[in-house]
Amino acid sequence: MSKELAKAYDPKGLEDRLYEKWEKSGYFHAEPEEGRKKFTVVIPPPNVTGILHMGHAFDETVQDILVRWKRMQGYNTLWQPGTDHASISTEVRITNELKEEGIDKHELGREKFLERAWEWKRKYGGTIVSQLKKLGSSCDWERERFTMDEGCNRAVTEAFVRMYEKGYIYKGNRIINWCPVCNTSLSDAEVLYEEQQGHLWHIKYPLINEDGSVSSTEFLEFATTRPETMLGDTAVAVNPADERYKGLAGRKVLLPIVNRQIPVVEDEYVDMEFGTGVVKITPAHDPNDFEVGKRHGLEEINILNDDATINENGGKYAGMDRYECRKAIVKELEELGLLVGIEDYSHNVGTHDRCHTTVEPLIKKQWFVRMDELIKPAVKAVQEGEIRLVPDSAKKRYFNWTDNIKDWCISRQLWWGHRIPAWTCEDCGEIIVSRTAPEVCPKCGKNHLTQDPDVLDTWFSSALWPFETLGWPDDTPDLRYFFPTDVLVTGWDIIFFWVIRMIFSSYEQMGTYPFHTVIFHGLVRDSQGRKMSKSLGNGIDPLEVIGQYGADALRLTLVTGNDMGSDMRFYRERVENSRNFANKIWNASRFIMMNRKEGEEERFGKPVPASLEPEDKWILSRFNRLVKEATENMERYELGIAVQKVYDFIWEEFCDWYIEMVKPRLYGEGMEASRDQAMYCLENVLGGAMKLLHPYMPFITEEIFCTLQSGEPSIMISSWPEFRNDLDFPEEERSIETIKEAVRGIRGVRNSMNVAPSKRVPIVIVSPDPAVRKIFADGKLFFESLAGASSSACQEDREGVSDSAVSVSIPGATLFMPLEDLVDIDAEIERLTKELKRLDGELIRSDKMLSNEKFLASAKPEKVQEEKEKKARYEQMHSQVSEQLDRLKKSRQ
RNA sequence: GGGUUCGUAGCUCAGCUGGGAUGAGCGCAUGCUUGACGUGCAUGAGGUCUGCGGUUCGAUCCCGCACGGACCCACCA
Repeated sequence: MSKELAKAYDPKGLEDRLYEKWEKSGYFHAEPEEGRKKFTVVIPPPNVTGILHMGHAFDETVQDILVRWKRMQGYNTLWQPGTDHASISTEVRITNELKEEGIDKHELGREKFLERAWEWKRKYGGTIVSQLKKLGSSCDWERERFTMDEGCNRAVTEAFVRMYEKGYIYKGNRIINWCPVCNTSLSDAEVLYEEQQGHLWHIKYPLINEDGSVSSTEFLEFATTRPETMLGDTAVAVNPADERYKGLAGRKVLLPIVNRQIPVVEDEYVDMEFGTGVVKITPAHDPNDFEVGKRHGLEEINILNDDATINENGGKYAGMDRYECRKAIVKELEELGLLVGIEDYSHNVGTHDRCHTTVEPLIKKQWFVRMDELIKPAVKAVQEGEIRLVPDSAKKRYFNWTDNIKDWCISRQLWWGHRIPAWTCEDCGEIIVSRTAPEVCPKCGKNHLTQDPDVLDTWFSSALWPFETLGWPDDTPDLRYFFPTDVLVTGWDIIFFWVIRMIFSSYEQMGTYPFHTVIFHGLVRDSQGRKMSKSLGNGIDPLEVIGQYGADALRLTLVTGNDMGSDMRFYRERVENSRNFANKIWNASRFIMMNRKEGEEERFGKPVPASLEPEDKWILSRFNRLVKEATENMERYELGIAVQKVYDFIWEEFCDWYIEMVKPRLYGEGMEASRDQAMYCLENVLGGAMKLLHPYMPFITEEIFCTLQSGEPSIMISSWPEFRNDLDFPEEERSIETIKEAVRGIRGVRNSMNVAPSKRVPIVIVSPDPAVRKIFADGKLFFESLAGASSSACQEDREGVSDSAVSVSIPGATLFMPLEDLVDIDAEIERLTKELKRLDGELIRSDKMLSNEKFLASAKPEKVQEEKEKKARYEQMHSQVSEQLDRLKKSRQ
């Protein structure tokens, strides 16, 4: 590797080269090592059909930061990667592809369809993986898994059979959500409620008289948003407490069109306040009505085919589409004089989260997981803190779900997925659940067995992910060593789909929880705070960003300044800023390398030189503090705060101050020892800072680190810096801060006085405090190199300083610049007057606090002491400024 | 309907458990061919911390109400 670094940082080429190096070196790979502490993370498996979007990029970045950090801390770190078969979305994609070729899925048949799907998976399944690599993800690719690979299939079957045997899985006739386009049932979590403009049709059914004739005067009026469901009505309900309808229970109404007589029932479910207080009951097509129907023993009449057309129970409407039928029914009711009115109405309609088709609730025989028992340990785990949710507010969402848990519908009428390991005996109807295909029916002994055609909900296999990927159901060394995993990183959106289901599945199958911490991060939004979505077209392609600015810049942008849990806005300017930072550290490194002499020994990691200048101690101490703070933040998973601190340190303290302070020592003649000390600090602080930054910006830090220290194989496997007591120099930290303040003060004066930058000005520093004078005497050089001083003198009083000299007061000292061309004394007076006013304000505030007895009594002693010191400093500055002001005023006269 | 969360500089956001907002980045203004970097350096302007009450010696921070956003859960015909 050349020590010649390019003038501007260019990630192109470099990132791919380094990634290849890491992969080849096997640094991503982990094997069980008894006695060594481990750190395990499983990736939320992205869909095989997927392409990387910003949400993934954020998710993977957070995980990679944790993983790289822990790896550097010496943990045997495994980041388990893989992809998810994504039952519905893959199946939809393949079906559409076939459609374009004019092939119908059902004509093609199950076998051929699956062949096609696997072919598709082979062809495109690798896309997302290669994109993850572009990001720099340090996954153990040798262990890559797929939710439908051999091992996962076995795991799914095993889990299903065990849960069936324990009675947690059952097959039942229940009302479910049906997507007529995808032709499958859906779990409640897959239903998305969308507000839609619709109508409320007010309809009346005539009552049946005592003698069985249809009343022409008595009607029950109600409203509905789905008139077509009347075909399946089997009752009309009123609230038992409703005075208006007293005595109607037991009577019947005529269901028009179908001419069926249906009873009036009383049920608490009916809200008397809403509309007329009458509800039509369609048990087969509404979850609430289903419950009412159960309570009153009502008939369930299914009126829909799977494609949402009306079935034979719809009589003359059979075969008609649901919405066409709606129109026709309304029209007929109108003709019958039973339509009372139509009202515009906006309401929430359940849609399929994948295809946004309006779902139809209908009754089907499906497989369910009984949740009442399974959920208990999952609740307990979070309640008792065995699983920690970050941020804390996630708990409420979690319990909100667990408290209202309903049984989980796990069967899907699809082909792509894990086929349910259940067989039905055609002869005796026995259902057999088995790990392997049974030969004969254990009940009747015949062999007419057919396997359930359905597959399992994708999340059934994802729920096993933390242990199935490590070898379960076998008892493998990997499983024993790496499980339970440590941290799970994911977005809010799949807390119910995935996180909770992993927790109870793991507890059920493994007897333990799958991880101890879950980090929920927010959504990546666009510059206006909108969700990035395909339909809005506001999505930013992470790969395009990587191509333009580099993966490091993208990663930094995603985590900086934004803490986990809240949403973030993503836009180009922010990435540019990150890119600029990459360029900054690149150039700082370039500067340091350029200043190394031919054949000079590399200094990183060498013992600290015995003698050091104050600024050396300052930067070492500041870095040391940074190590402590950044690590503490990371331990609290405050990744954004941690990296912000590293960023500020590198850019401001290291580049803008330390490097500038040290330049004269690098060029100066006859100061080899001093130069060497400076070079030591430059190389070590740079190298250390690269380590702290490495989890966030893996590529550039690797390149710099390996150039800085040619013997190091990789920063990836170097050790994470630790706080060192011998590098704590609080005194030097304070003195350099004082110097910085003085330099800033002088620069400010020069600027406001319009002193040409090329003009060198003599500076007199006046301080009554010998300790302060010593600081300035030691830092003499800085006034010349950083503040444009032609010379600087340090003295106890203002002896010999011109009355009209410009002054600036800082805590402990006043600096004078005898600018002979200070013509505008009035302006200077004005400036000082303003300053004096500010100090007055400070003193008033300070006095108020220090004379406040309750403050003195209740505040911490350090706070009080601090306040006293502040007051003293302000008093001193105040007297200095007012003194100078007097002189100026006098000199003007 | 129930719940969560946010409202700080022109913009996007920090502000760690109540004690001076020397807040950050971008943008803006002024100056800078200083031997790493103009993807840079220096200096500066800009905030009644959404409003109103309350608790407190003291509130951007705690409580209540209002206004304005974001989100989650449930779903009523």
